[in-house]
Formats: sequence, C-alpha cells, structure tokens
Amino acid sequence: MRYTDTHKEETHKKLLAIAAGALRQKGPEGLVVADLMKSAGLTHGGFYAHFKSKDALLTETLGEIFARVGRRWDRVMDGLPPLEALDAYIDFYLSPQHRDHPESGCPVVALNSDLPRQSRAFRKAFDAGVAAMRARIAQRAEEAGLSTPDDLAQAILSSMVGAVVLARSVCDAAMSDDILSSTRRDIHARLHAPAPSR
Amino acid sequence: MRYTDTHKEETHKKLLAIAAGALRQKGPEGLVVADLMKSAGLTHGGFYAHFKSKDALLTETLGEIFARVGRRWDRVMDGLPPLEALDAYIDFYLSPQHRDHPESGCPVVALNSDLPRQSRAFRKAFDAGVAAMRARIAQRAEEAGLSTPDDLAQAILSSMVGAVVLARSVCDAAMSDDILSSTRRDIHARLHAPAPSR
DNA sequence: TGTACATCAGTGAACGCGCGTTCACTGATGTAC
DNA sequence: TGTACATCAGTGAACGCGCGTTCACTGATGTAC
Repeated sequence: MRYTDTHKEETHKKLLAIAAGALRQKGPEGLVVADLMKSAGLTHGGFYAHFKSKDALLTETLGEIFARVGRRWDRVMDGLPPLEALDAYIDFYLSPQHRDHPESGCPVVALNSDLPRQSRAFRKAFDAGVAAMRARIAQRAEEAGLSTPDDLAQAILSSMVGAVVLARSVCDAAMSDDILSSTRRDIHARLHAPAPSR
Repeated sequence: MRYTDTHKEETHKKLLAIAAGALRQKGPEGLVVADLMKSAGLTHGGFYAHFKSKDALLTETLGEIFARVGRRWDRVMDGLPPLEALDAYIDFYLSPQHRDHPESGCPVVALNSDLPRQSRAFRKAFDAGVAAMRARIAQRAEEAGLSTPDDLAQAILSSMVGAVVLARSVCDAAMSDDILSSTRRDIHARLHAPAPSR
C-alpha cells in the first residue's frame, strides 16, 4: 500500500480535529466541506471516503467536541476539594479567554441557536453533552454538601451559559467584560452564601 | 396613483412584521428574501424597492423586534409593585410558551450564535437591545430596594437567557421543562432571600 | 525475478440547487395641456 | 373633454456565486503466479 496502515485513520482524526474548531467558530452552515478538506491539505472529493455526508461529519464532530471540553474541564477541577473545584470551573468558564476562543470552547454556547435546524442524531449528541455538563456540576455540589444539588447545578449552568452567550453576542467590549464579571461574582456569592430560607 | 398614499408604507410594515417572525424562527440565513416576499403576497423582485439589501432588512427588523418584545414585557409588569413585576417578568420569560414560540420571543435567545457573523449595524442594534433588557430589570430591582441592582440585573438576565437557550436547544422534552423550572425557582429564591453575607 | 492485476486514498471536473441581486418591463392611475 | 405622457409599486426572467455531492480517474504499492 501507498500509505501506512493507520494513514486513513489519522486523516480521519485530523479532519475531526479541524472540524471541531471550525464548527464552533463558524457554525454548521459556515463549516464548508471544501474548506475543511483544504485545511487538511486534501481536495474536496476525498471527503466522502471519510464521512457519509456533511451531517454525519457534524454529528461525529459534536461528540468529539463534548469529549474534548469535558476532559479539559475535568483537568481544571482535578485534585481540588468540591467547592474549590466548582469555583475553578466557574472562573474558567466565565473567563475572557473562553469568551474569546469559541473554537476551543463550550459547544452549547457556540451552537445553541442553530440546534433547532439540525438533524435528530446531532441533537441527541447535544442533549447527552448538556446532561453531562449538568451532572459534572451536580456531583461536586453534592460532595460539597449543598442542598438540592441537581437544581443548583442547573441554575449555575443556566447562568454560565447565558453569560457567555451574552458576552459573545455583544460587540461592546466593556459591556461584554461586565457581563462576565457580574455573573461570576453572583454565582460565587450564591455558592458560598447560606442557602436561601425557603 | 394606482395605490393609496400609504400603500407602500403599509407594505413595508407588513414585510417587517413577517420578517420579525421569520428572523427569530429561522435565523438570518434561513430568512430567504423570495420566501418573505411570497408570504407578503408579492414577488421577490419587488424587495429592493423597500430595502437596500437583505442586510438592511435584517438590521431594521432587529430594531423592530426589540421594540415589540420590549412593549410586551412592559405590559407584563405594568401596574405591579417592583418585586412582583420582576417575578411576573421572570415567569413570563421562563415559560414553556416563550420557549415554544421563538418567532415572537426574545431575540437574544433566538439569534445569539449568529451574531459574530452579522454586520456592524446589526450588532449595534443588538447591543442596544441587550442594554435595554438589563436596564428594565435593574430599574425594578432598584425600586425594590435590592442591593447592587445593576449587578443583580445582569445575573438574572444571564440566568434567564441561559435557561431559555438551553431549554430550546435540548430536544428531550422533560429535560427542557426541568431546565426552565429549576432556573425559575432559583431566581425567585434569590430575589426573595436575604442578600448574601458578602 | 518478472509481469499482470487488485487495492484504495485521494483528485478534480461536473452537476444541481438555492439564494441575493439586477433590470427591462407592466399596467393602473394621475397630470399637463 | 380628450389625448399624450409621467409615475411608480410590483413582476419575473436572468445572472453569478457558493456549496454539497457524485463519479470516472490516478498512481503508488501490494499480491498472485
């Protein structure tokens, strides 16, 4: 054979890695098959040797993205006691770095308003990713002994997602920074304050 | 003249009203000029007698959308004392009805991930809309005597936007309902609980 | 060792379709004289 | 009052472009004999 045994697999992985950035940066419609192949140093016709269709690529890429960001978030919290772990996660998620780098950031923020127009398979992968995010927070909340950890996890997730969504949507830089820092302060305060009376 | 004096103006308004729904339902790329004109009972060529370009339509439509939802939200809070007004607004925003009807709902939720790819003019209109939403909440928070009303308003806005974004993105119905209700409970609790200690 | 054939990742021209935009034209009505 | 012309919202064919997808082909290497 012209190529090594693992050559095709390597190309496949390379395409996924490039697509993982492009999908978050440019959205499902902005990710153009020919551009993707060009970025990998190939021509567009070869795409269909790797993926059945563009939709199949998108779905596989989304799974890859959730896996990647999940590992990264786990690394941020690794070794910390639960409450500090949550603080670290929240700071990481609500950082200007996260806002400024959609291509390596949370897919929920990057893709949300395109979701109603995606395929069933793509949406299933998305649901699983969201559930995992919530569970990741709920676990630490429970370990920290906070009450109703599952509800709290959802509330925190909503705040974080909303803040980064807004911070990225807005084009005024000061406004964007303020959205992040206000929300960050608020979530930390909630985690460290006594539970509300009822 | 063939047409009444106000005929063109009426057609223009009609196009804006249809576009206001379509933009939130289908996104900037999904709003197709020919479809819009057809919905208004016209043919696509006539579009350019009303708008300089598709982008001009989008920008004008976004302003129209923020004005409409703003009036509707004010109506929800009208006549209520500040804290109850906030409760009413939050319940309205986090309702399944809002989630299920993007075409008449908040443009921030409907459009956010398309924003980085929009024109400068469009984004300016968006910024103004976001600032108005935050101010609407901050005003009531201040009237209710809550501390740091501006920060609180941002935190509430982040939570609300994030919750509806997630509830709409997810395709599992139970999960979606739970996202809305968890977040709703959390925001109400925060508004009615004593301020956090620090 | 040499020859014919199979394999298969990748190539690049071509197709079909959707969409924004342009433009010459229509046709009902108003206006000038 | 009648005739010629201007107006202008709207029509619909056409253009150009981008993009997903198909498909006959390439060419380097492995295999059979």
